Amino acid sequence: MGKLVQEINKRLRAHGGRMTIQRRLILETLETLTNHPTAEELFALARQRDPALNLSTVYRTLRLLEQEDLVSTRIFNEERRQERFDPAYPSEHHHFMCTACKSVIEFETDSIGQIKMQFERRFDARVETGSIVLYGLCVQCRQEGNPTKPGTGDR
Amino acid sequence: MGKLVQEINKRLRAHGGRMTIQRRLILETLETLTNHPTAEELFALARQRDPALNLSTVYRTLRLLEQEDLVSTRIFNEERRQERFDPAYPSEHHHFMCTACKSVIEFETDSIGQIKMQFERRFDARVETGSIVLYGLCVQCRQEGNPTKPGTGDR
DNA sequence: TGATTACTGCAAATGATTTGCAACAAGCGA
DNA sequence: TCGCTTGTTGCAAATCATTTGCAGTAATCA
Repeated sequence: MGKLVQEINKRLRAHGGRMTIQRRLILETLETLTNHPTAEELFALARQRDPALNLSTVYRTLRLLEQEDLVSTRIFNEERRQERFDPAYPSEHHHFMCTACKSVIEFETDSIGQIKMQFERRFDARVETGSIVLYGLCVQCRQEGNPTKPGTGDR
Repeated sequence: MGKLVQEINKRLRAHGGRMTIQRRLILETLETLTNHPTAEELFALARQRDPALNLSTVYRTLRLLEQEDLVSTRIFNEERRQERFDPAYPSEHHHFMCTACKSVIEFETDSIGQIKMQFERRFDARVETGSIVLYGLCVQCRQEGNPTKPGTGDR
């Protein structure tokens, strides 16, 4: 049994919640993904194992995970207004999105700490969190000669 | 006459476009704002000068500006799925959003260059653009004793 | 001063996500 | 193991930001 399932099970128990077949399926599917799926993508995959599964249930489960701080959500500038769900939370990491294939790569850096401090000093503000998003072409798409679409990056 | 109006006028001319009363009003209103307004916010302000103005027209004008690379759009994690329009483009800058009052502060840093290069080397990718977003409390909200809402930052 | 056609306002459409509700089914206690 | 309670699901309809089709309006050019 995966970590997510275990963790959610524990938390559900604490509040009188229930571990349903659908929830287990969605969590297990999510755990197989290293990418940052959209709700639709996750739904499509999970549905292969249970064709009766409903998109609402996927959203409800993702929101539950979000509440429990087990995933985070993010809208990349590359995409319209669609959320992507990040199961790697809460490890601090940043993102790169390929503007051609929309794949997401996570990376770490400690530069952000300094940037935060600089900002706090300069604006007398309190910075809680911060994230970096890079846009460009991943190895594969670069090799396939995908042009860098002008005007599509994070501007 | 503001810079935006002038610039758009020039580009319209080149494609047989027209400078209308509505466009001028929207551009002039946008120029008075240092903040990153939503379409609704800009609409509300512009409407004070022309109550017949329509929200569609605001959107269409903003998209025109976007196409012409005179504003950029961004969805902050703090907000649902609502775009904010950034007239400071194309100067390279980054953002801080106050989680309490939703105000946006722009700032510059050169750290991003190194981060891009590090990433390119490590993943053999091509990075075109990159942006940093910080979340926290601005001076005012911090002084008013606003608690840092847990679970609302950019996670 | 027209004539041409880009632009506007309106209402309806779109797309992602949310929600109300009746039927269903976990998980508890007997 | 069997009910019961009530949390959860599937469905359809609602919501919210944004977009689009269309008929009427108005910039701009000759």
